[in-house]
Amino acid sequence: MQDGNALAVSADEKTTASREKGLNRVLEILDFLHTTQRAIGIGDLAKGVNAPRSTTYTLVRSLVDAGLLEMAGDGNRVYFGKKLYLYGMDYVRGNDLLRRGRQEVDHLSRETGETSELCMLQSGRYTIVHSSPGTRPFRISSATGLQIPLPWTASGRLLLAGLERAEVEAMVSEDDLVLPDGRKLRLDDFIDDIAKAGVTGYCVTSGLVDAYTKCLAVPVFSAPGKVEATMCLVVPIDTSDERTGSLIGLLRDRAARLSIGG
Amino acid sequence: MQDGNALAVSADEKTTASREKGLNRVLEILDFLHTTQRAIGIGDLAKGVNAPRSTTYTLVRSLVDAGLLEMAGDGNRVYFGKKLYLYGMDYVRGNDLLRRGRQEVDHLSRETGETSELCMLQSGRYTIVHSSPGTRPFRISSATGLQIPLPWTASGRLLLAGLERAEVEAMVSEDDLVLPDGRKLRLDDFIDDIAKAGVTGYCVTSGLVDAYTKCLAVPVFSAPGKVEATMCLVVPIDTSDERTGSLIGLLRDRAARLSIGG
DNA sequence: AGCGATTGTCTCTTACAAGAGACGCATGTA
DNA sequence: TACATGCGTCTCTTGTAAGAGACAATCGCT
Repeated sequence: MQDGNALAVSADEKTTASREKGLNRVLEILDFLHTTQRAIGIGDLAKGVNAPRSTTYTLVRSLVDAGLLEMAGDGNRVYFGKKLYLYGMDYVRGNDLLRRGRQEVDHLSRETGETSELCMLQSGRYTIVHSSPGTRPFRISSATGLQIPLPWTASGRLLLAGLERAEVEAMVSEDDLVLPDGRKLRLDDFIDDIAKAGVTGYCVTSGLVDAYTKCLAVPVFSAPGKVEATMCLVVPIDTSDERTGSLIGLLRDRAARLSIGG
Repeated sequence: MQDGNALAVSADEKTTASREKGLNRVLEILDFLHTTQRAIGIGDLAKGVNAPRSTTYTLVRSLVDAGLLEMAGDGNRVYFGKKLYLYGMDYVRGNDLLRRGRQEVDHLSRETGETSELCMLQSGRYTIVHSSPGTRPFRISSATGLQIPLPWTASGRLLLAGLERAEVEAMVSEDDLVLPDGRKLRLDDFIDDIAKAGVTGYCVTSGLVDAYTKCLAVPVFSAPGKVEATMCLVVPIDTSDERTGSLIGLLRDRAARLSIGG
């Protein structure tokens, strides 16, 4: 195989051409359901993950039998099953940080009235692990489990603190640097932001994902220097500097409680 | 011992003798982690699910890469990963009954001070899907996701309402009829209980799982006649009939809210 | 040091699962 | 009625993943 020709490589990031391992198919199925966020017919599922129909039927049957998936009400659609819920709860139980982080986030949003979130890296992607909506009439919704490009967020800048430049580059694609409104961030600026955020111990971004909000984030440490998660507040972009400052203070206080040897 | 030829067969109800499909191995791994409820070394995991070491290593690697499992802190143990948590949250979001049931259970335990639980059938087994501890000093602990033989519980009697005798027999093994203290229930009695519970619309069991508690359960319907879940309260066995009655009234009221066309 | 147990990686073989595709049965719609 | 489309099941072939086992590295124990 010659690596000289970039064409062949770029054409197929998704070459499920030949025989694919069953387990991989399953992982694709789960990811696909996670993105659709709703029950889906098996035929469509097969199309969605680009797998043969017969294979998909067999795999889905296994998964349904195992309880990882369930047939949805009408009868021929599938979605996540109870067992995944149970495993998820096991994860929470075994994970102090997540358990306490969830509580802290809920508490924080009640206390401040702002939307509050707990964020983590999930296989190299920024993920909202838990969020609690604020009490504002126009609320900024952002679903749990949503995956957003790292450069779009304040948390992203904190989560990458301490990484080598090469590692950051590996995690951030060209597309990730393009904001929803079309503006393009420079990679160097992003890396500078990461360094700055690492020093100051918090990060604020304004009007990145949308024009109406800013995002205040602080790191949560699992070991000295190791950023395991971030807590953040999503507030209206016209929030006064004074209030912004006091909110950041509050955040840092709460994050410190969660951190281990921060 | 019996005659020689039965030896080979009777020895292993778990004949993972020959080649096993990778997906099945994975499902066993997940189930195993669910029962251990803690991170475990890969070697031990291989022993635990009775799989070859080399296979286990490859599978675990896939699962860790996919985020379904995570390496635990020390480095060579694995447990459930973030992705399973996210999938679990997806399940909750897509499942009105569970979402509202959880709230109701939390509310109920705060209101009554008793331990409250939401239970469902999970691939033919009784499962505590969510539980909220009461405020009593000696609290009856029962972990979420715990699987208990159906005949041991009040909920079990309600969940099987409307099933044919044969179906019930298929779901209940001989062992399931033996209580923790060694007493043995008669299958016929259990089936009678199920019928009775179906008619009265609630079920109370006393001193079945242990000698100190009784369990009050009511059905939650997903369609007329179809029991999807149960809500139950675990109370001290000496709770007065009067209080028991009023608690059941409360339960029925709340379960009715959850039910659809019950 | 010596010894046994465990851990992570690697190679090679062959049993078997992934996949192509046909089939019958429901739909819908001209 | 004929035709198209989608569903669920089944059969057969072959590419390949599960597994046996060897290997070096590391740990714990005397």
